[in-house]
Amino acid sequence: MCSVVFLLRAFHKAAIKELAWATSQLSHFKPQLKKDQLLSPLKWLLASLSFSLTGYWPCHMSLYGGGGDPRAARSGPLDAKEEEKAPVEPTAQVPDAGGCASEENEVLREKHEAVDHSSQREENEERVSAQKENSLQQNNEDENKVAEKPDWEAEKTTESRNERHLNGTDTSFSLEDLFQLLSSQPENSLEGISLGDIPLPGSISDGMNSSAHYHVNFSQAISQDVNLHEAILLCPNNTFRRNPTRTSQSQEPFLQLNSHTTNPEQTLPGTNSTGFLSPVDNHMRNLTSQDLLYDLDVNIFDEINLMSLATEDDFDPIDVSQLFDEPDSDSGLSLDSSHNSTSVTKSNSSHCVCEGATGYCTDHESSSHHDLEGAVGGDYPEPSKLCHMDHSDSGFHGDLTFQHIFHNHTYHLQPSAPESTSEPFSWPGRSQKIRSRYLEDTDRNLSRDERRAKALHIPFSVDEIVGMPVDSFNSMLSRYYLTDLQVSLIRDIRRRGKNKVAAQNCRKRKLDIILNLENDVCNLQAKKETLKRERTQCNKAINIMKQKLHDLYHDVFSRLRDDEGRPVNPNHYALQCTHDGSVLLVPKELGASGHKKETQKGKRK
DNA sequence: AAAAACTGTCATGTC
DNA sequence: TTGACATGACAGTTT
Repeated sequence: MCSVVFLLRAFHKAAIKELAWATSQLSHFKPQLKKDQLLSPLKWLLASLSFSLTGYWPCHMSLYGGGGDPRAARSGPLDAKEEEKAPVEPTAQVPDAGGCASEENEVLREKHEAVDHSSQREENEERVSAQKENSLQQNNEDENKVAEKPDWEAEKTTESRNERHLNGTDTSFSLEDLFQLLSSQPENSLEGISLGDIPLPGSISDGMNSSAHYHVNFSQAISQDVNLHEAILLCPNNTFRRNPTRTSQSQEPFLQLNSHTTNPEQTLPGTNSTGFLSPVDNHMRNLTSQDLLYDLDVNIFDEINLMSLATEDDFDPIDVSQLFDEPDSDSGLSLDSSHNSTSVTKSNSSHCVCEGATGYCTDHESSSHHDLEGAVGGDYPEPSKLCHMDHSDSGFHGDLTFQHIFHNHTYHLQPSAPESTSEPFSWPGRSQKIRSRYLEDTDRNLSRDERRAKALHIPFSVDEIVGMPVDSFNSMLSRYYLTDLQVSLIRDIRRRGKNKVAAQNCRKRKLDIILNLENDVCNLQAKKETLKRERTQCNKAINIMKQKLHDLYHDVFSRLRDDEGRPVNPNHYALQCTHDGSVLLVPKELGASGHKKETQKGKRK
């Protein structure tokens, strides 16, 4: 995420500078070109900036609709031709968007580095340019700097420029004109931003005010256009996130973006995008592609597995028998872990064949994929169908994600490929290693029931089976054609899943009870200590009272006199309180025998 | 390597 | 009768 933010910031800065340079540069060389010819790509750049500014990508066709640039038209979400070809099923379009996700990840990382270089280079240029007094000198300076660039960058620059000249896409007018144009066309307005909203760097605003020309390689702007586009397509990380609240609307940006982002080569006709890169970069591209492919969220691959199961019809009883060979299973099913990898491998197999690790999904490919999706299907309803029935928030919403990733590795469909082929999905080159690593990981992460369900091609996820209400569960069982084995396994899965949750709750409760009891013990111990302290204090108070009473007793007796005026001996007499509050002097013998000998020596206290 | 903790599963009982 | 749930017991896994 940080890298994405960094990328966007860097590109934001670089793109604005390049935009300014491009307009100024083109105004020097091609003043006769129409503004519309530059409008679309520049709009795109600004829209790209808007993403970095506003935090979301305003992926609307209107961004591309107003320009006359054939490149922009090609960059549109879907060509009219392609739209006709492509099935209209909404979910079927989505894979194109996410399908190139891993490649876009790769490009994103690559772009990140490229932008780093670009931004650093631009900063250097800016520093040098500030010392120049006129734009001509600045222009010469930039030309010199281009010559000083690494070979691959210079090559990229010259190639792009040649490309522009050949295609007649060079346009020219001032940046102010551009902004006026953009703001004067509401139908092409950039969603969510206005020119005033764009925090243009000081260099740009200065450039606008002073009409100073900045010289930036516009070809880089175009190439970054492509790459950033891909990067931005990647930006909705929720592609790889299991978002229960995701709706078809949230997928819409992918639909709109996919076609013009899937193939960057199309953005520059006749140009191989990889040709811009040095062998080192190509190598890096390969590395990042594979690494990122492997780094894809395991959960997504789990969904892939489930979805592939739901769409597969090449049921292999051997796999099932191997998988369900475990002795502890109900329903007579068992699972031999030693066969997991093979089973999963076959379960993950698709009906598509990869053709080289190009990493880009063209529109043609996406349409092929649509055909594929229409071709597959067995006795079980499509997962997407399930998704729209009862379990919109269950695991099946991941079918979109599944199709993304699935399509990511699906390049060309070979309709003639036999569906019963054990390995219809071939992983190109080093991807074999990645696939095996992925399969190991996913297989390791799958629970036993998930593997069983996969082996029996049960078109429901374990979570669904366990979590749905009993009514939905029963209706689900009756609605789909399921064998006895499948029904039995589903019921076992549900029973085990329920019991698992119950056991977890039970243990949690037990733990809570233990914790509560421990807490009670602590509280009681504290209370005991408090009571001990209170008892000690009470004893002390009692002793004090006793002492006071004793002193008072002797004080009273010291003042008492008998009939003859002699002091009363406290050993022979005792003081006794009556109910009315009077105090009597009672001889101890009488007091002990219960007889009261009243004297008139009473004294009130 | 042993022990404790954790986890999944089964059997059984209750509601 | 059926399903959900709770819980003791056991076994396998992890720490």
